[in-house]
Amino acid sequence: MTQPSNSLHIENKPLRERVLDVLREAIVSGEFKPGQPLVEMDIAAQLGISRAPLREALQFLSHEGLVEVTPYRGTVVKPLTRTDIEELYSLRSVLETFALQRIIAQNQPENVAQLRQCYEEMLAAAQVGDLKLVNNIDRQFHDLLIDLSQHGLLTATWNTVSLRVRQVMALRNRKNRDITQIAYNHLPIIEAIGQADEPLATRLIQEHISSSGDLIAELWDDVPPEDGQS
Amino acid sequence: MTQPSNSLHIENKPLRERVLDVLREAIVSGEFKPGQPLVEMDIAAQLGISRAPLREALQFLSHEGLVEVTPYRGTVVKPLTRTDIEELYSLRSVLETFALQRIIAQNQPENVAQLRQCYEEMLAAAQVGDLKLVNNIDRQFHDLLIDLSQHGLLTATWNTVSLRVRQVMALRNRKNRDITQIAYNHLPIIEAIGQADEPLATRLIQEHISSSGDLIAELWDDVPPEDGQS
DNA sequence: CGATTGTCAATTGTCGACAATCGACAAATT
DNA sequence: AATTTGTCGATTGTCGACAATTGACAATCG
Repeated sequence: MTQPSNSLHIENKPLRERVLDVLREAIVSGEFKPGQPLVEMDIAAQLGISRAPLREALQFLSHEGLVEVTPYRGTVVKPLTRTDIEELYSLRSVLETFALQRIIAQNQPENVAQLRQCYEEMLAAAQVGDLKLVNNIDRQFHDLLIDLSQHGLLTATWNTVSLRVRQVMALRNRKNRDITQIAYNHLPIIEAIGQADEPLATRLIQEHISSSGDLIAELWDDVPPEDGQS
Repeated sequence: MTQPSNSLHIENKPLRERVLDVLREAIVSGEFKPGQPLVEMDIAAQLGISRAPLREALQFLSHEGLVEVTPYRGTVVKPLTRTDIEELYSLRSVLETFALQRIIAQNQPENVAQLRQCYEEMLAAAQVGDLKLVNNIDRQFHDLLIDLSQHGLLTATWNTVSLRVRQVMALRNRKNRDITQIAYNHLPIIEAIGQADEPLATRLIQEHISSSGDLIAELWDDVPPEDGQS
């Protein structure tokens, strides 16, 4: 996340990590649907690798909560229940609130500037109507919030939560109302941080997150996509 | 954690999980010191198994933050810096506060009763002077707090944090002051929950945790045990 | 002598093959 | 016919061997 961007560097990650990236992206993007079984032999053949690194990647994914491994039974993409989503967003709210409080405590104008710049980009994208870009920047915004908190363990925890949030957002049928409104919603939070008004910032971020979380959870069909067999 | 305790059940976990338990216990108990390298061949030979399940167990541990895997370089027990400890306890405080708020929101007397019972046992152990037992029950108390919050994702997050807390407690030279005082400290928290006094309970739990965290962090020698090579 | 380059041992990464386990279905027994 | 028992195919779990990569040290060159 804080790559020094040293130019001239070829990727030589172990196979398991590249496999991990591919599978994670497939799940988080919704390409692999919740409940879908992941048969090791098939995937290994499909990727043209052996099962060893694949298995290690699957272990990783199970720790990230994206898949469920049942010994001797197999691996499936973890089903997403409504309760899961509620838990996801409630914990997310807690983590972001914590990050926000730390940022305010640091009281560094540079931080606010970064957040504000992120906001500007989001607004610009919204005004052009680029929904996908808005969502990406929105994600960047919240990642940045965590990153600025300077808390490694929080960041690590956030990363696993964030993945599943992405998955949820990829799977729901986007009820995207006013796109620019999405961007506008972030401004008060930034301002509250800038004024070091912790109670206000806390209230705003919690409303911001839980409102979107509730919206998604309410509309969630449990067990929505019976996989294409039946 | 919520085992139905069906009698008559032989353990048939995959090898990797048994290995995982063994290694985790070794690290968390302080038997494996931070920074200590974990050479796959050696450990596999020592356990009389092949490297495949061992590697999968090591992957697990790296996700739990107990070891650090560097590709092609090897695995070491993750060093514990003072910053790590501060982060650990601050996040712990956040998580427990969240759990506590949820418990209060549930408003079920049964929960308070369970906590109180846990407290009674701790007090009894303290009065007998059984430090080890007090620590175990203390851990149970905080696990129970999380468990009662009825939040699966929180519980999962807690478990990884909790492991490292155990590790820290195993590694420090116990400055155990008044043992009974440790037990007494928990009572006000329980009472605050019983009276649904959220602000008070929140304040108490945060003081409870951060005080012990600060105490440990202050006394922490960074890079303490140069392994016996020099 | 300092810096660069080549070589090597140690360790991890990957593979293919074999063993163990599970659920489901068939067969047998009452 | 219902229940138990046996068998089977599919899939995961484990193993041992081989390939790839790293850092350290030695050899070479200026």
